[in-house]
Amino acid sequence: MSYLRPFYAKVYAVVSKIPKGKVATYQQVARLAGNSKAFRAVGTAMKNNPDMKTIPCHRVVGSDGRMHGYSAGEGVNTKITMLTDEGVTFVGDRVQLAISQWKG
DNA sequence: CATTTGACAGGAA
DNA sequence: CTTCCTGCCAAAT
Repeated sequence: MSYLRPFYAKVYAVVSKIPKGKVATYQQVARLAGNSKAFRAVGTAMKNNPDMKTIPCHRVVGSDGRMHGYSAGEGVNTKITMLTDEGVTFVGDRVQLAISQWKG
């Protein structure tokens, strides 16, 4: 583990705690990380993702259950596939947050 | 210290 | 429903 920035470290910690079959929004992760308004930095942290083995960034989606990008595989395509395989309820390109959102 | 960037969110047209 | 603009934050340069 390399040296992580204060906020990033918290973000990675939170994301790594997201259970399988559930998803969290960038806003929620930001809130659990200590700053509900830092969802921007959260996205940046995901892109930086130092250890995608321990950081399920695919379980982090947008506020409307939609996703914006993914640094691995075929991008969003892989992201949706992985979530679906984990049991997350999808409707089109959108995740049913009402059912699959993680409760911190 | 100033500027730029980005996997966002919310609102307006 | 789609598209554009604004506000916000942390990190990098």
